[in-house]
Amino acid sequence: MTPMTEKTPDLNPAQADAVNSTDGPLLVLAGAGSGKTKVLTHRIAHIVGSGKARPEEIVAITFTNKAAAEMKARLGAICDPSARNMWVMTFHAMCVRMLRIDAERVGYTNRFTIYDADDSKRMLKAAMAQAEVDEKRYPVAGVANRISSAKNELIDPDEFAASAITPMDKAAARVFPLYQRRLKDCNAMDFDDLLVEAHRLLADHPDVLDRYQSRFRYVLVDEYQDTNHAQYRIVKLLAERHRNLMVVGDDDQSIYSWRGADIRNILDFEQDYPEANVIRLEQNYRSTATILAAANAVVANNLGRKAKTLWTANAGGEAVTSYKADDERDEARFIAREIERLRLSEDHGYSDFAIFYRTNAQSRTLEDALLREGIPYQIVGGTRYFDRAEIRDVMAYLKILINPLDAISIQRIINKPKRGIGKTTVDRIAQVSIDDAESFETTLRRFSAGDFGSGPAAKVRPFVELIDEIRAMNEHSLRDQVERIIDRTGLLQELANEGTVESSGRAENIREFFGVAEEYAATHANSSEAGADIATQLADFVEWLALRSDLDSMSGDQETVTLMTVHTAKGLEFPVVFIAGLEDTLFPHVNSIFDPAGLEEERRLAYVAITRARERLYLTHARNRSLFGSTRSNPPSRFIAEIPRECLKADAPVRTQSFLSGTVSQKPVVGAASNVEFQAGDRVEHKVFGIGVVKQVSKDRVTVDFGSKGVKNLMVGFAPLRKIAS
DNA sequence: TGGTTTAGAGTTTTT
DNA sequence: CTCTAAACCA
Repeated sequence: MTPMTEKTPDLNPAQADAVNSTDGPLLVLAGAGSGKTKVLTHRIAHIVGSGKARPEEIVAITFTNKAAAEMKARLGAICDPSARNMWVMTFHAMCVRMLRIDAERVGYTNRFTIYDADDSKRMLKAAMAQAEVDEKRYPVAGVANRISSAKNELIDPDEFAASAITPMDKAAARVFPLYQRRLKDCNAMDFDDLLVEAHRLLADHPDVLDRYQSRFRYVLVDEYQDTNHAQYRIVKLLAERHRNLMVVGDDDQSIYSWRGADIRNILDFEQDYPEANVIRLEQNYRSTATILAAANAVVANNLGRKAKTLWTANAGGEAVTSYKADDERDEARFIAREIERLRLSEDHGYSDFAIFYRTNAQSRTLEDALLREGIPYQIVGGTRYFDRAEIRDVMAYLKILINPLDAISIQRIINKPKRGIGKTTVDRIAQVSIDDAESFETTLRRFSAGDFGSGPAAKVRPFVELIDEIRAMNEHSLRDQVERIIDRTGLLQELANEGTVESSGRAENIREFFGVAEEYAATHANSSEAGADIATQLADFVEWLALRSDLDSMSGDQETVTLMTVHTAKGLEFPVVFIAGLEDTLFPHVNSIFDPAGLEEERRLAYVAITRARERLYLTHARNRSLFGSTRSNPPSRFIAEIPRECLKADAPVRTQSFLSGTVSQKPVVGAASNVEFQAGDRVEHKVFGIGVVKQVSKDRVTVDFGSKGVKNLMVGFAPLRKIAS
């Protein structure tokens, strides 16, 4: 097409084809490990390099920040024209970007707040109370799900009410409009609203749509199998003019249907765009032939998938190892020992290993075993740093500065630190603000002025003064601004007065947050214009925080084993992978086991997990597993049986050893001695966490503060812990 | 108002 | 079992 297209030496024919097919709709079915990011980036470089479009005429949409960051990094490496004006970002970030520009068009101001799941839940509870929907009969989570699904399908409250049949749906239908009204009154959007409102902006405002349609000559979407209806419609609108839409995905890796992802978006792409070109990337560069054969064999049991056969030129490699453990402790111990064995015998670093599990509840046992073996690890996902109460408090303070209508955040911190403002007062203010149709802060100020008695006024006034003071602050750097605000709130002082291990840990987290602000300012200096006022920087920072996940903080450079759920693992790869808990009722999970579609999704999940492995794969299951107190015996996962026999080998249980340490672990012989061995104030050294100070000693555990490595609760006698001074 | 106790829930959660 | 959140009492 263009003379420069052949400057793509290390692309296979299918990849090159995808890179060069720039005109018209294109569906790339990219199997696991087939180099789709490479194709995406080279294609963009080709479009820019051949002069078909300027960087600002391209938008590349991903699902995760990590994927967006990787794409940006790799773009930077292959094409020089810096992708500064190119939009390479997640769906949500793109929507926010559009909404910040034209928020008024959909009835918000551009200072709108993004509510995360926790904020939304609080708001929903209030709306449910107002609608007199009983939380006992209709759990908040259930109502939240209905409303979320409706939004993902672009169903508005009226339409939802019209089609509500079940009592649950009818209850949700009563709450939905109230919830939405409250969000708007707060100038706030939940995650789903970002998509809904961005879609509304494009669909209802032809001039806005025209602006983007003419600008974006090329639209690229990664992980297309995960798009929900709202995302599908947004993409459709954006790409309608030029029809240069490339979507990349793998129907076999669709594992988010429960979040609204609609697999039909990828399956029906050819119907939507009859002129579409379809290219299959079927050569896998990641895994050994054995691992790939196992993955193929498992997913082949699914019906209704796009026909494709992943193959590899890689060597056969080791057989997949399966291990039948006695129980989950034995399983964890096996994994820990195997990691140590391979690390020493095959020259692997800790970061070469990953352990996947179906449910977060499984991580604890695995952690214990790793800790005992002295193996450094990091858990990705689960409770995230930014989800911690103290960090959310800090963020709530920042949010109310940006958006004074944000009632959820102001209620969160109205009594943090304690000011003697209890539930009764808060409820009264909230009620008046609803009744008088004014913002919470406005009502709060009337309370402060004494309109509702002098008692509440005295309690509330210092808080109002605090808000005014911190709103007026204007430091030179973002970090200083945040630090000064938080210092004035007295949060840290309160924690210091508490003087417990927990409180000092929380204070440490808050101080770490100042570092986050500093780091943000340093790495985003250009995004919010050098010299942008501090308020703008703060708003950008808060937005960035709202759209980040735990995955983003996963440090690839650390020498640690990685633990995560299979869902979180999508898109990643590791030389050695352990999949734990491969038992029927756990993986596949009970809740999906009797539903054919659910079971197929579990199978895709297994496929995703297996295809993360490059060299070695271990599948483990336990004969007996204690979960939530009771022990159950689960049969091995049906997915193991779906793997061809020749790909598998069983590892014999290390019975004597496991029995021995099992005994020891149940009777903490050293526990009694531990009180003598360690006491609060001792300086200790841990094989993994380094130097720390003992904070608390109980019968068999010690709580040690490792500073930046965190506060850990360790088993005395098992943890590689050594006293260095008292 | 605020600390304590008890009751309930526990699949997955890219943003 | 274990963590969180609502109910409860001082």
